[in-house]
Parts: sequence; structure tokens; C-alpha cells
Amino acid sequence: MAPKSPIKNEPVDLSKQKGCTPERNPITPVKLIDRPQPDPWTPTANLKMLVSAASPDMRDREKKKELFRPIENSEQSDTPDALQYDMVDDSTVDEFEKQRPSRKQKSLGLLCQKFLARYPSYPLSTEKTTISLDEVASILGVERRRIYDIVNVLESLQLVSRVAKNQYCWHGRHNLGQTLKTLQEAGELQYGELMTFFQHKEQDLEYRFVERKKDSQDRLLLDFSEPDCTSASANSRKDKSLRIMSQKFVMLFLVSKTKIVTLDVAAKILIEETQETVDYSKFKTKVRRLYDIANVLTSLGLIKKVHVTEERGRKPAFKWIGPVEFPVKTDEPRGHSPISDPLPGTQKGACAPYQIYATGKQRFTRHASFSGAQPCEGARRKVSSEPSSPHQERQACTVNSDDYCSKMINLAAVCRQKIEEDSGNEACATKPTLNSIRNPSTTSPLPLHPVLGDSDFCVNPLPQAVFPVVQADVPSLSLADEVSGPQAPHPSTPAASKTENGKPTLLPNQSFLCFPSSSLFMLCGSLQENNLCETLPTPGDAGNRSGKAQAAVPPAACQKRSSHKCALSSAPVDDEEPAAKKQTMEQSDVPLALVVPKKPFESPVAESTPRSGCTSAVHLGAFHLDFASPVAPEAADKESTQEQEKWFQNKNPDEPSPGKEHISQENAHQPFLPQYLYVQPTAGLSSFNFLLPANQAPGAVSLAASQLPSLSVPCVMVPSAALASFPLVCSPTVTSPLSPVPDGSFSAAASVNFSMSGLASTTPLFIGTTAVVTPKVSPASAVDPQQPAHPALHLSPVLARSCGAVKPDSPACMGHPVTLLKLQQPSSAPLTPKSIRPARHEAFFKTPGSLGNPVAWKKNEGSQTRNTSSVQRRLEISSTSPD
DNA sequence: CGATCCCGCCACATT
DNA sequence: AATGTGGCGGGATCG
Repeated sequence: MAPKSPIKNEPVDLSKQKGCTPERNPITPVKLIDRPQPDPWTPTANLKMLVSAASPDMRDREKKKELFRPIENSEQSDTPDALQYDMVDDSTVDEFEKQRPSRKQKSLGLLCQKFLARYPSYPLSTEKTTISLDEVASILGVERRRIYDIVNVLESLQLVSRVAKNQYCWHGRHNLGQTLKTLQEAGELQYGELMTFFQHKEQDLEYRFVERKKDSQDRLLLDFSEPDCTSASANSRKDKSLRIMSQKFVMLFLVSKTKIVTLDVAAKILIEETQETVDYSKFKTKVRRLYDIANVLTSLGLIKKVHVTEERGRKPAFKWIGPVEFPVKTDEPRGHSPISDPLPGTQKGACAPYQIYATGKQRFTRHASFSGAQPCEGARRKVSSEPSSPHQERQACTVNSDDYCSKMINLAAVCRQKIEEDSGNEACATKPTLNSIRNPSTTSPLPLHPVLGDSDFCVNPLPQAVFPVVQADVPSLSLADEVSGPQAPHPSTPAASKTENGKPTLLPNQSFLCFPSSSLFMLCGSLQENNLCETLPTPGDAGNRSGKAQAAVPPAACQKRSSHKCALSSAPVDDEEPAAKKQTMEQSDVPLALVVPKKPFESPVAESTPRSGCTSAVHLGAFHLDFASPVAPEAADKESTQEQEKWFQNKNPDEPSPGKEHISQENAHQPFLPQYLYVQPTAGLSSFNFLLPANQAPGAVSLAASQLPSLSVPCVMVPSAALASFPLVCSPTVTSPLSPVPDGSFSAAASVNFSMSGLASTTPLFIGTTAVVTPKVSPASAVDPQQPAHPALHLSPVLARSCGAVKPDSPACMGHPVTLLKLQQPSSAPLTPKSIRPARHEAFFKTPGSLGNPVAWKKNEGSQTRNTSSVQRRLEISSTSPD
């Protein structure tokens, strides 16, 4: 085997440890050749070579479809093949060149495969494999930096853990299921609810993500990190974004119904507050990182590349092919649950180990698992970091509170200002920007986009498919099940169909259900729960309960980790405590979404289609688009890039974009709208456009109750999550109009409402057409981190109340949620979305139309029609109450 | 030309 | 200060 195909060898370089300049000249074959030759071949080296060589080849082959998975077991097997290939290929010099380490050969994905090939997927529990970064780097012939990329991702999934300085401990996939479960739970908690509920789109998801992201993400991260790597926690902030991003990214998949996530969307979601910076460049950077992560995940056989075709075009996306939900959390683990089918390939082995694992320990509580899981590291790091914890924790409750708070505060301040200013004008638009910036920013998908956005949003398509899908998925989760099951069963869909003209599906969407989402529970606290349950038909009480439990649990779990930190985040959550409030507060965001579009679980149909990726994919795409293109109105023409940039950078074309951060505020201030306010979010991606009727003043609040019902529908369309954050003011008038807006109009909506009245307390409302919003942000005034937005679906009642009543301090939150629920349900049929829906739809449609916004609207309309339908729009209201 | 993403500078963290 | 980590984004490749 002499063949050391130089080329290949080169990369490999047995030689040495990092020292070897890996390849500064990758290209030049000569050098390559030289290097390799000189080196003595060690067995390892050969292996390396082989592997490296093979990998590419293999990869190519497989590439066609799936990625790899090949290697795992077999280093050996690969080798042979590799050799052969090499031999053949290499035979000639030319070939060398060819093969020369093309980019592909150097790809992170390939590198990761090589890396993984070195270790058993399911190592014996007893043995512990330590990984030396330097060693691996040298073996694989890459710079250490690259290894970090791989290891960080693996660490996020707990496949490895850092033991010490250059040392990592290989755990293998034993815990993978657990980890994924945990992530799923975490994701659900944070975003999940929405997601679940919302079938449609990911918009929701996105929103949620965005919104919540901050908090939750952080939390999650913390949690994980703590357990695993404490360092993270200890580390400061910066912490390994890659790790965090990886977890978040995975969470997106796990929470996603479709299991398909486009890069755009993911990037948006992941962009955290970043506020200021938000520009396009940031987005690009995020995308780059996602590619890195995706490559590793692909190598792990957890995802695969796919393309989502949208109207506009196809977007790159990734589909989760790893184990899918672990529906039941608890039980599954044990047996082997099948968590799923893991990978298509052979991997099955995994299962076995899995089982074992499960048996072994921790599985009980998922939470526990986390915490328990990593021994080594946790210990180490934690120790270090811990100290401060108490302190932090406290705040933690607030969670990130600092950040949050600050943000909130800022927002509030901004809002106020705006309001004031606006007041002058009258309309008060709030400014989304702030929020957006901070948190949510990322997301806002705006409907407005000329191009995509709306339509996507609207989701025309989705409706049917989506729902079904959702349902299907949802069930898996206990919460979901509960909720959905009971409530919505059929109604929605059918009803929907009826109602709407053409789109039945839409209806479903539109209709909202009240779910007792986990969050709800939380929010409601004990009180709520009951109500909820009652309201909802819930099929199974148990279900509900479970739901609750879950809800409660998860957080706890997350937090659980021994670490204090965890506590922080989770703290509120803990079931134990009565402090429902706290929880609520903290999570407020999350839970909020009370109302959800219904989904008929049961409908078989839906199930059947569940995954239809297409649909979902589409949706996603749409979302993406939105995000991406948020550009919207303004930039429509411009290139995408530019557009994007604009978005990010410019908030509004019209408006000057101030500086980054502040800008948003400024924007808010701006009086723009004569009639409507258009707000673009600065923050990154999200660009939202809001149109608010200027007319109404904040006073609108009045609407409240009475309007509620009606309102819900009409007014606002808020696409992005971002919106959520913003406080909106509705104009009463608008609402009233429920009427007619042409559907076509798009999602965009008009929002309206609210008066935040002042803002003082301001409760921010969010209205999402589709989505929802989670208003985490909302707290305009108060800003508590906690506050939660409640997603009220309906907003109406809630809103009204909240608005009116809203008091920041008061625990309104709790109340709100409840209210909401009631509202919907009140009708006996919660479901009856039908009746409602129609109205809403119209309203929505009309609204926009009526609103007519400027450019944005136009664009939107043109592009799509959002369909009203689509999403149901939910309004969410967040009341922020604060404190 | 857009999608990917390698490469390695450089800042920050840890030792 | 040295070394470990890893954010980040320019710009090369790929398709």
C-alpha cells in the first residue's frame, strides 16, 4: 500500500502534530507529496490516510443521498475501500492534483467523520476514552482550530465532554437520546408550545424562538453547559456560541414539526439579540456557523441537507433524520425506546446501547439525566464557576434578568418615548425595533415583504398540510397532546374549511384554541390549570395533567442541574414551588401562548401527512423568506443581499436608521405614520413591518373588552415574533372594522391596538397574524423579564383586560392568561373557531387592506396573500405587566 | 452567481 | 506571558 497517495496523505500528514503546517499550500501537490513521503508510516498514519482518502470518496458516493454514517464502525472497512480508491485514483499525478485536497476533502464534515470514526459510537460504559485535541489534530492532519469546531458541537450533544485542557472525554452516543430529549423538552418549553400548536408555520416557531430565545436559550444553554461544561457558565458570556448554537439548532429540529429547518430561519432565530449589530453581515456569519454545525450534525447522521422549495426559490435547509421525538419522555427511554429511528442506516446499534444506558442511570428524569450525566466535567467546571451563583441565581430568577431586564427596560423606555412622541402624533407606534433588537429581533418575519414574506406567512399552502402535520407531531408531546387533543379536535379543521372560502385549512389555523400549554400551566399556576382543563375539553384529564407536569418538569429539569445557575433559570419553574407566579414571570413568555390555533389532532388526515415535509418545508421557506426578505417594502428591488442588509441596518427606508441599537428606538419614535405606522425592525433579520393605524390612539385600549372578540381578528397582523415584543397600540377604530379586509391583503397586518396606554404599564400586545407572538418582550414598560407575554390568543379579552387593567406589577400575568382561556372557551366550544374565524379572517384581510400601507403592503399583497388564512392570526397580547 | 465553508487572524480565557 | 479556545469573517470553491 505504498500508495500513500501523496495528495491524500498530505492532508493527513501523519506527521505531526500541529506542527506541521498543515497545509499552507494545500494546493501544491508537490509539497504535499513530499511531506508524506518522508514520514514514516505508522499504522495510524496509514489509517489516517486511508480514512481521509476514503472519506471523500465515500462521501461522494453517499453524498447522493444521505450522508454518512458510514464510518462509524468501521474504521477498518473504510480503510480498505479507501485504499483501493486511492490507489486507483492516485495512480497518476494528475490525479493528485485532482484529488488534491479539494475543498471537499478538507471539509469539516469529512473531518468530523474521520474524527468519529476513531471512536466507537457506543463505547463500553466502563471505558473512558480520552481525546487529546492535539493528537487528533495531528492525526487528522488539521489544525486544532478545526477540531474545536467539531468538539464543540459534539459537546453540545454530550457526545464528548471536556475534561481538561486539551482533553476531552468520549462518551459516544449512549446519551444522545437523552440529550436530544432534553433538548426537545427544553425547546418545547421555550418555544415549543407554540410550535406545537402552531402547525403552520414555523413562523410561530420562529417567533417564539426569537422571543424566547433569549431567555430560554440562555437557560438552556446554561443548563447544558453547566452540566457538561461548566466552563461555559463560568466562562463568560461569550461562551461558546457554537455550542449553544448547536443546541439551539438541534432544538429547532426537534421542535419543528416538519423537522426541516432552513438555514435562514435558523440563523434568524439564532441571532440573538445582537441587536445592534444586526446587520446582514451578522446574518452571514451566523449562517456560516450553522454550516459548520450542520456539517458535524450531518456527520453524526442527525440531519441531512435538503432544499426547501418555495415560491421564490429553493432554499438550503436541513432535515432531521436522527431520532425523532421521544414522544414520551419518560418511558421511552427505558426500553429502547425507539426513540426513534435513529438513523436510517445501520445505526441501530445505537439503540442497544441506548437501552443499556437508560437502564443504567439517570434516565428517570430527564432532568436528572442531564445533571447527572456528565460527571467529570460538570464537576470541574462547575466548581469554578459556581461561586457567584447565588447571587446570580437570584437574578436568575429573573433570569437573564439582567439582560432581560435591561432590555425590557430599554424597550419600555423606548416605547414610552415613542408613545409620547407618538402621542403627539397620535398613533403611537411602538417600536418594535427595540424589542426586535434585543431579542426577537431576529425574527420577525415580516409579512410585508414584497416578495416572499407575505405569502409565506400566509402560508397559503400550509394550511392543510400543516395542520395535520402538526397535529401529528404534537401528540407526541404530552402537552401537546393534551391540549390539542382535547380541544381541537376536529373542529378546527372542518370548521375552517367551511368557513373560509376556499381554504378550509385556513380556518383551522385561524381558529384558535386554547391550549393549556405547558406554559399556560405555568402561567396560570394552579388556578389556571383548572380552568384550562375545564375549558378545554380535554379528553384526558390525565393528559392535562401530564401536560402540566411536563411543563413544570421540564423547566425544572433544565434547571435542575445541580448547578445553581440552573436554578436560576429554572428556578421559577420548579414545580415544587408554589410560586407559580415566578414561573410565570420568568417564563412568562413561553407560556403565554394560550391560544393556539386549533389543530385537530385527531384528524387522521392530518396525521397522515404529518411530515409532509413539503408543506412544512415550504412554510419554512416562507418564513425564511420573510425573514430574509424582510426587506420588504423598501428594498424590494434590491438584491437580496442588499435587502437584507437594509433590513438589518436600515430599519426603514424611510426612516433613517440610526445607529444600531438605538436606532430602533428612534424608529419607534418617528412619527411616521400618518395613518399607519410602519415599523421596521431593525434588528436583524427581522424586519417587520407593522402597520398601525395611526388613527387610533392608544386610547384604544378601550377596545378592550368589548372588542375583544372582534378584535382579535382584525387588527393586527404581526408577523414576526419581533412584533411580539413590541407593544402595539391598537386603534379601536381599526378593530371595529373588523370587517372586511380582503383576504389577499396579507398578513401584514394591521395592527392595532392597543393602547398601551400608556404605556405605562404598557402592555405590549402582540398580534400576530399568524403567529404569535410571544411577547416576551413586551414588557415595555416594566420590563420585567418576566413578563410575559401572554399570548393571548384572542387577545381580546385579555387584551382588554390587560390593557386596561394592566398593571405592570400586578401579577396580571396570571390573570391574563386565564382570562384568555376563558375567553376562548367560553364559548362552549372553544373550538368554534369557525364563527370566530371568519370574522377574524376578514378582519385581517380587511385590515390590511384598509390599512393599506405603503409600500410594504403593496408588496406583500402582491406577493402573496398571506393568507389570511394562514395563519390564523393570533393575537397575542402580552401584557407586560410587570413587575 | 449564489451557496458553502476553509482558513487562520486575533481576542479572550486559562494556565 | 504562554498557551488554549474559539469568534469571526475574508475570500476561495463549489455547483
